Amino acid sequence: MTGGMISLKIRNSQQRNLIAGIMKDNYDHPTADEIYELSRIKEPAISRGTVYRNLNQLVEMGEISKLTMPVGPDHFDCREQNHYHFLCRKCHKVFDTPLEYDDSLNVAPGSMEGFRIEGHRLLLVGLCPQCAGIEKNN
Amino acid sequence: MTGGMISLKIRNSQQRNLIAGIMKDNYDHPTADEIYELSRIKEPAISRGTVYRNLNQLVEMGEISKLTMPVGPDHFDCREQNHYHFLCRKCHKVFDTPLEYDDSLNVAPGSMEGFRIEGHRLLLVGLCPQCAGIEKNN
DNA sequence: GTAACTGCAAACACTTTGCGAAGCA
DNA sequence: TGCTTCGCAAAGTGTTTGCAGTTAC
Repeated sequence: MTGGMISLKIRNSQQRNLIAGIMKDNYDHPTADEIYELSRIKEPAISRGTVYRNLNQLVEMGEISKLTMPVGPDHFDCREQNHYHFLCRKCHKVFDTPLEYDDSLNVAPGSMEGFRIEGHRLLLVGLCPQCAGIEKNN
Repeated sequence: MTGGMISLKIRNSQQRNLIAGIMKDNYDHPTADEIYELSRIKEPAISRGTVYRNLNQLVEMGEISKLTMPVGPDHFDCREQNHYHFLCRKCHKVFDTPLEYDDSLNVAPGSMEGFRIEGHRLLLVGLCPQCAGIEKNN
């Protein structure tokens, strides 16, 4: 469940290139299953296992990042740089926020000596414009 | 997956009282399974389904809150008030942080008009003192 | 009395993994 | 050739749910 310390040699792979390409163009924070469906367009024989394996590999390589949500499956992001996200609690879509990344959160606050903080995750939760509009009319 | 709009009448229940009691004394952010084991001490016949059902009910009642982690099962918290948490990426323990809750994150920033922000989650990730010490010696 | 709640077990959603075959270096 | 990656299918993990019986009010 934690990363291992033995790192294998990474080979070129048609499937990983495809997935990396899909992620590079994609700002929609797709789920593994959505990426699976997108890759099947060009590579109909690709398997879910391969998609999951390659997504995890790309995360470890630092090319993409994995976003865990309080509901539903993980989403993936072609992170150019650290930033924060918004989750619509109704349609479960994920959006980028314009909030600036706060480096000061990565240093241990006063009473937390001994803790080594390596990063942080901030997620805004609420209703996207579309769902907020729909909800108004109920 | 989202909450419904029909709210049923809530009855008293031995099992829910037990779970609520366990949570009130507990500042360890236990997982559902840990709560299940704790409740079996006093109520050996309790079932996992009942524990999950009651935890979700207590969350909906606002008595506890559910913490989703980037790894492993959800944790539960007897939230006196909003606060933030730290996750050790090695032992997966969850700790309270002394950071102040930032209300300003609950208003839509500049370019997010139309979004209705209802709350936010902030999680620090890193190594707890114990795991940081262990890691040093490797 | 009736509707919420229970224990049980099966189902569910999402993800990982073991295997033998295929492909990259 | 040797080790990585593949597709497939089965297994794993965490959680929800249908059902028949029980309990609260």
